[in-house]
Amino acid sequence: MTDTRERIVDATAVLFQRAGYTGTGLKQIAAESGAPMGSLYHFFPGGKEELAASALLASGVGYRLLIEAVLDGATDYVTGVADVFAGAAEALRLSDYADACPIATVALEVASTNDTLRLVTAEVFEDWINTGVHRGVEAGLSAAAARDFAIFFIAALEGGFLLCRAAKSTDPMAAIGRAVVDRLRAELSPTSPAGRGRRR
Amino acid sequence: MTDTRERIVDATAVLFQRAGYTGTGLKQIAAESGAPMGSLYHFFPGGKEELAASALLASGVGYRLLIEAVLDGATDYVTGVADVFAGAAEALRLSDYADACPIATVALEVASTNDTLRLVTAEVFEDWINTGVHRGVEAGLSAAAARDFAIFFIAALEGGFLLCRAAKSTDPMAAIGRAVVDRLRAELSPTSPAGRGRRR
DNA sequence: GTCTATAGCTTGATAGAC
DNA sequence: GTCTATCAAGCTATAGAC
Repeated sequence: MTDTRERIVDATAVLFQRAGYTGTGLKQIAAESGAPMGSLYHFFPGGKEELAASALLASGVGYRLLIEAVLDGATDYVTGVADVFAGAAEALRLSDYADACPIATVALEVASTNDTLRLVTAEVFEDWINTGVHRGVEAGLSAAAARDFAIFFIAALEGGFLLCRAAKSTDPMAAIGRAVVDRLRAELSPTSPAGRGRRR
Repeated sequence: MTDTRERIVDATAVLFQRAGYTGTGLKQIAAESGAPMGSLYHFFPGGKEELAASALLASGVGYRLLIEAVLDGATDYVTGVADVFAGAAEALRLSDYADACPIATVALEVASTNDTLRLVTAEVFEDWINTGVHRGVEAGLSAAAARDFAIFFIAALEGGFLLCRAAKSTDPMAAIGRAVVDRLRAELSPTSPAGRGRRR
């Protein structure tokens, strides 16, 4: 039997991914996790907000580990990034377009309404970006280029999730993935780094 | 005095942008628009869902016109796209990171919970993409390349809104904008179109 | 068409037995 | 720590006077 607290957090993360923060009720979380209402407030005295913070952080780390596993399974960074987009598209397709970014919906919901949770989502994104910086530098990019690419990579993936879920199609993710992979390849190519010769 | 129905739709669009679909109450919409509850159901017998559909479509068209105005104000497509990212960053900063995409939050909320509204958001995105295709072809891209770029452009902008709102910083939008502009410039350059020599 | 009042339900949160 | 019962407040939706 798994830990009750963990079951609550996991159920919260799953429900947030599908229905968002305001769209998910505590009773729903209690039912999904098999825990009574009392246990929710026992483990999270701060109520829904505290529980949400824990769920966001947990799924943020979980998703990073998932992405890192994909990158680790590839021969190089360029191939790994391509695999991430292909894997994201496949996960969408297999889940009827439910399995996407675990925190994006909540991040947009709370951005202008709950500063505590906004900061939590910012922390998760910063963790992902830092991971990307490390990977990029390892692959041969400068620290600045690696950070810019990581931000661009994450943003493109998030935008892809949005368009794919709305359209219930993986086509957008394919087009977006190609653009991101092309840029990384160009940045890593010693002869013609992207961004050289910017005019503005 | 403006039209009551229009005031209701506008208020809905504004509130949805900040608090999302489930996070916005009909009473709040009534208060913000200055219309009584009865008027909401007079103009939108289908209730919240019908009102939401109208608000999403209206703000979708409104935002497209805003973007097109920026593009029309630029000397060429590359400059126009750069201006869109710069303008998005400025709008975020001036609104304390509230003025972003008018439909993204709702799109993610309803993607797995309300198929009627999901289709409406898909329709808005498709309208935006088609506009981008027209612009891209006009600038010299093939229809296929123009569509891929439009999808990529929109996704990157949406991802930028997400990261900027979470971090309350415009830095992500700057890095993302550079990547998108670089790709468009490469695609339009006759000597080395991006995507040439794909390996996967 | 406008507006008020309220029904019926669900929400987040709490009290208290065990 | 677990579980049930319940509160006050919020929601969507509706009824009915004007």
